[in-house]
Amino acid sequence: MNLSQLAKELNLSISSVSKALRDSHEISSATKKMVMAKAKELNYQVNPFASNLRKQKSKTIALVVPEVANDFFGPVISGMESVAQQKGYHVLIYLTHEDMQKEISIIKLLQNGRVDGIMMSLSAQTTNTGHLEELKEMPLVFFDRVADHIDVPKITTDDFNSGFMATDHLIKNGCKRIAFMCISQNLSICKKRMNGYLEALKKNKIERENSLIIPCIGDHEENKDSIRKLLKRKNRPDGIFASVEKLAIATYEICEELKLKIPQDVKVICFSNAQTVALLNPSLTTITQPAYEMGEKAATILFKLIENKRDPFLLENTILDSKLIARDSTKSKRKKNQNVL
Amino acid sequence: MNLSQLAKELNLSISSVSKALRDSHEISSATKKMVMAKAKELNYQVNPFASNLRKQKSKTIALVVPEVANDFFGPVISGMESVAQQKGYHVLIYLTHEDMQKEISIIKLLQNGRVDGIMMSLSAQTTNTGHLEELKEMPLVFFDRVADHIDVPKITTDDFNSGFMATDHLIKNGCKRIAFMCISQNLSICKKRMNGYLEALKKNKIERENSLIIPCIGDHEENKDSIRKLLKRKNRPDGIFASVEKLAIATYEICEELKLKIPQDVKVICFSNAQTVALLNPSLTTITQPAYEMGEKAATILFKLIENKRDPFLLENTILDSKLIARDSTKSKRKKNQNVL
DNA sequence: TTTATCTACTACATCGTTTTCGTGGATTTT
DNA sequence: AAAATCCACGAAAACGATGTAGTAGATAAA
Repeated sequence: MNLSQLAKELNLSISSVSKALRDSHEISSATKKMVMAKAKELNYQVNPFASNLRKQKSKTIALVVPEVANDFFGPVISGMESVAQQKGYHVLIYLTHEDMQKEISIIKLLQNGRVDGIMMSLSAQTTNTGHLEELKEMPLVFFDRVADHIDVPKITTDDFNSGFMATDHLIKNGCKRIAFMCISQNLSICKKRMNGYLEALKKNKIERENSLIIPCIGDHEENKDSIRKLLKRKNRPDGIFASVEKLAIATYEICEELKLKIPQDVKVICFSNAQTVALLNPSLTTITQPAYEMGEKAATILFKLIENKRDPFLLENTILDSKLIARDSTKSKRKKNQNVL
Repeated sequence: MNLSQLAKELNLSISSVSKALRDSHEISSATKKMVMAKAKELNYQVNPFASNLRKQKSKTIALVVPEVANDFFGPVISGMESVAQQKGYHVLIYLTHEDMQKEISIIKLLQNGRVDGIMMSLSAQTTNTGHLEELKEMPLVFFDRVADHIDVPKITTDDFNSGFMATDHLIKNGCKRIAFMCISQNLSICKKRMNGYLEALKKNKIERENSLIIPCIGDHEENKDSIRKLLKRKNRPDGIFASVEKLAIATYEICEELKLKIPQDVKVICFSNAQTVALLNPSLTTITQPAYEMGEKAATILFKLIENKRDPFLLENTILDSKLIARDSTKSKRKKNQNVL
């Protein structure tokens, strides 16, 4: 069922039917009613490709994320999809699986007009961003894992401050030697979190120790190996600041293996959005990011960008607050239970 | 940059260029090389809408899921996306948020040829399936939450058997009064899991008790209320079989609140794919579904269906095995640690 | 020599919408 | 009454790619 068949049924021209369906003022309201009724009756649906081709718009956006089996990206996607659904947009999803080559080929794919805009979070292995700089005309927003030097809207949490808070929290609970674990050397979030960590050390007059900064860029077993080595050292750390959930899980596993008690022997804090952290043994102190809101915000800004490309205030970065939720994995002997800061 | 501009640059006709790019035998290899080179040089990309319109194919599939902030659907999506990426397909994602009305409107949206096929998992609130029966011509596969009476390929795990195993496991560990909690009265997975539960009771000569079958179809707080009431009864259950992770979490929370010990006072088993279940306090016995494989399988079958609609063997249902992983939440006094069954 | 077959290309219709530019008739303005 | 404006609609040209149906020119078969 297309416009021309519908027009024939109605004894009208194609253009009149088209206009009637889009509620044009050129068509009398009587005719509009007839057309609408017939269209409903025959279940007419606009052909999206013809329409997209003609209008040079797709009402579709792309979401490019490293992975989705993850308690952070899940709610982010949910937030984005809600906004998109409400705005009548469609969402194409692409996973980079943390692989820069995949990221590059996905971005190439998106340069042919298939989408009106892109929301993305960088892969951990992305070391240069030439592929993104070529997207000059394409509305683009970054969320969470951003490329700082690319001049597009960015939605992040305050990673520096979160890193500072987390480290400071460990120190306040008695830690003297704190290890920092991160999944990438390239990601801005990692750098910022680390700078927050370093700043907290400095403020508390603790000397930086490079051997306590552990890159965990391998698979789960490799990361466990790094952590095992770390915790088997003679002067092992008494606090661990993991920047992603899976590293905290690995830490718990290694502590069990080495019969180290959390928090007595090692305290652990971690960025995480999992629902189960409060039920872990011991419950895990986390920095929790407003994931759903981040998704909503990113989508909202992208749509503004699509609809009104040159609005300069859009380029301001949006920084959302994370929460430190203290639980048992960082509890010191003297302190009682703590709550949300 | 489109075909006609490219043709002008090359002093060739549009059709020759088009054919050259698609490696047609009508074009000499010398010409093909020229065209390819020029296309690369000028960064020519096929306009997907023109192409889709002409070919009446979109190389795009839709994924319709209840939610994504979830340890099951995350890996499923990952599996699907991998297969799609490899096959050169695009994936549109739509969330129903467990809402039948949203599901209906999403399906309506997809009837205009935007996608070549649909993979879906029903919303928990979907009570009738008229909207899906209208999809007669559209390649469709169900995964996990299927509509049994619709004659399309279905990829599931063996829910009856899983329900049986879970219940039998509880009984073998000493439970006499086992509650069954499910998120929907409609979903086939719930019915099958419940039938497995009932069959295990029968086999072990335990009488069915309807007050132990608890529908948990509300939000988190409502579900917690139901569980609280359940566990406050004089003759409370000594075993709980939760069919989704969030119900197990709610159970843990209520047990803590009521000072009930797991597994001494109540044993808990649950369907879950979370990475953290082994670290919970106590570690949670789970039935774990092969989520990633399910996604891969569903996508693979959908592509076969798209490419070769009338292959009858495709209609056979695919049933994957789940694993029961025994942990501390179901441990009986006499038994030692148990392992994968 | 005539006819058939290839080869390597081109012209053009088509996919289904959207939108610009008309147009004939009615209504209003001068 | 002539001119201007409006109203409600239609014709046709895009949008860009694809594929059918040709067509010259060259080679092969009859």
